Amino acid sequence: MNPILDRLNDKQKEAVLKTEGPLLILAGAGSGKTRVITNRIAYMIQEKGVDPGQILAITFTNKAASEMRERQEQMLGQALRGAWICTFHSCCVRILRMHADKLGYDSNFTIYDADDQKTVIKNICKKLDIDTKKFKEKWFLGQISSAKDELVSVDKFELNASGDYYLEKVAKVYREYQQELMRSNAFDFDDLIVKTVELFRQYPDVLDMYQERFRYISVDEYQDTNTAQFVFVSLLAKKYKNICVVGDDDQSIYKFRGANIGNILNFEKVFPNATVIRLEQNYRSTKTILDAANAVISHNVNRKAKTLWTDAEAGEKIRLFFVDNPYVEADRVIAVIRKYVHDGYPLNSCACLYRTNAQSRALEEAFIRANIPYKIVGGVNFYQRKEIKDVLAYLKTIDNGRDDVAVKRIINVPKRNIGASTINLVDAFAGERGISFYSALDTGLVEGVFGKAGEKLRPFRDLIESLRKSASEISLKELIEETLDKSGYLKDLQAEQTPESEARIENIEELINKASAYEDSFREPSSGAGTDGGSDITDSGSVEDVFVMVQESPSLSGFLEEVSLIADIDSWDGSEDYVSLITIHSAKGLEFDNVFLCGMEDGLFPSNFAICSEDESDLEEERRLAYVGITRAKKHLVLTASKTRMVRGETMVSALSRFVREIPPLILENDRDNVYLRERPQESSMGSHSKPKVVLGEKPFALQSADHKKQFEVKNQAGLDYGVGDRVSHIKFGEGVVIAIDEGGRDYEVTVDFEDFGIKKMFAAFARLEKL
DNA sequence: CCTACTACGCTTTTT
DNA sequence: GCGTAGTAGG
Repeated sequence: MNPILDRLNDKQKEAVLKTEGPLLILAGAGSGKTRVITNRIAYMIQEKGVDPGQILAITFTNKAASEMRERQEQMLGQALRGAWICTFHSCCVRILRMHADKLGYDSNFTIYDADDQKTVIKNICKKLDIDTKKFKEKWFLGQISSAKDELVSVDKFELNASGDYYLEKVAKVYREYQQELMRSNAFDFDDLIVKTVELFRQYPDVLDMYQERFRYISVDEYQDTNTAQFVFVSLLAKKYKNICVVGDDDQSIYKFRGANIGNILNFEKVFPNATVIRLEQNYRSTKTILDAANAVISHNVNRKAKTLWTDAEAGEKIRLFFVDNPYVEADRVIAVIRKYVHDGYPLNSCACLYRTNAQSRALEEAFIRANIPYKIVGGVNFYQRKEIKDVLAYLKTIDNGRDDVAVKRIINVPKRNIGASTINLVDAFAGERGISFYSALDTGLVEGVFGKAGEKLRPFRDLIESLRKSASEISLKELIEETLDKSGYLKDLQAEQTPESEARIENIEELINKASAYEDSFREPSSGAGTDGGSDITDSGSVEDVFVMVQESPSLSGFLEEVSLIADIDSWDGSEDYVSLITIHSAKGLEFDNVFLCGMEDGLFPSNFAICSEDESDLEEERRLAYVGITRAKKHLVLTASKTRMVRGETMVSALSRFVREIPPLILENDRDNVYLRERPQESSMGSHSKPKVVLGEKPFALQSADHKKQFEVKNQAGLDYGVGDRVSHIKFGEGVVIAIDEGGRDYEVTVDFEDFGIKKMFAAFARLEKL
């Protein structure tokens, strides 16, 4: 028997064997779709003799891409040479880098994030004399982004807008915005797709080249694609029609950013002879969990009817805690996690999922207090921190002097006495000559048009020029260090001497580490950060020369690109032992033995926005989100909700989420019947829970750190050097007496009576108790 | 040109 | 309830 086809069910096998022609796989949650895609590609290479260089596999996140590559290589027992396994965005960047000149860009273009975009819009509003109190920058950006999702060009937008006062205004801003981006040699996220489609449409020979190259295409999470992405894929697949898309309409949760469920229906229109295969057997969850998921999702009217089924056992009932406030809620979560650990589950089998990032705060404080290692995935992105953005702005300026946003960000950081008036002077000159801000600065200095202000600008120009010179001679790591040194940025931070400044320095060091890692990734092929593995060079002969130029050596542009395409979820590592705190959106594609769905309240989940919306489908999207959350769980599902919650400084009172009420009561277990929790009075809502900040006595320390896990790096001890009755000392709670030690599945649970904090229960491995 | 204070807006989700 | 952005005063 062929190992690739082994252990697949009939439907899965059918999908793997169908390598030619258009194929739509409707794969329910946990039905083994990743396995099908992976095995299908392996089968093509091993059994059908397809050249890996002809394969393009598109995923949604870098993490999914590197996972797929890893599995693939494991299965084939060798490096996967020449295949592109990447996200939509990184795929398009690679294509654009090679043909940027055709669109009027340089190949070292930069990518603007949301902040950069906002800055550009703000400047445009100033220029067009638009009152940003009446028209928000974010509103313009939203309009422009939706237009791009639907491939509506500036011209088309303007045409549609005629007669409508508001839309005409947007059209004007849209036009200016695109001009500004081009002047800055920058693309925004949406542009990466849109401009690639533009390239394909304007240059049929370029498109043809890629059609020839990518004869076998597959797309994961197909339900999340927007129109632009759909067109991009359709164009590529038009010639050979070997395209496989995998999706689940019930897991479509990105409508708000343009995902078009219609793409699933359109697929059969654009590719008329498409084979459709349904995967409905679930291999992930217990029957109880699956029943709950099916019950909830069945309330959606607008969906392709399908029912997941399983051979698995019923398993335990779903637990529900509906408590008074978020602190108690968090403590219930902690108590149940303790039980699971006691039963032998590792911490990384547990995940707390929530609707909004704001909810992570109360949970985080509880985890700190309980001394349980955790990690918040997402939230404030590492690359959005001030100091990181500053350093990156320096690098962008060095790499691409046309990036006006970057130049203006750091021209006066650290202070060089260059203020608004000086910047306006340079801006005016740039406008006059029609050149970028930095080249205006440079030529203006040469021609001496800035007068006295020039004396402040010159040192900045000289700094950038000297760094540019270094850039070609030294490593990336050294370049960052030299930038920090010569600009005086590091010196300023070091002089500050505050906890914040120290955290910033740490973050910058982390960035330097990442730069080193990036450079190292080129030494061993295919161990890169997951986007590509950089091994296109190897497949000579069958491939055009132009593909050879991709990613063969580390470059400043390459590093900046990788950094700007990183998502929060990419840093998640399932193998490390900590509890994950994560939004349901980010958790899509992950699975855990034990899942806690927190904040199950009407108004929060489903959000008020969805409840109040005229459009029924907004509520259905929330319900799909609930479905995604529930189906992350393999063994245990715990639902928690709080009667009260602070929202925007005000306490809101909420009812239990309607999604919980959609679960059959028979498979729900309410916490009132829960004996385990009642046995532990110190874990109840009394005492310490009402005022957690007082108990902490300090700002939660982990809030400041980039890597929360760091705080808990303690190995499992073989034995304990203290026993019942001994005096011990704890890093936060001070001194106390051990009153009990229980043996759990993987660890000892130690109960200590602290002098200042009372009785606490903790795990020996994490508590770092020292015998006195 | 820099600092300190105030006001406002935010909380739905992200490549 | 917090963080950012804009303004006024030095």
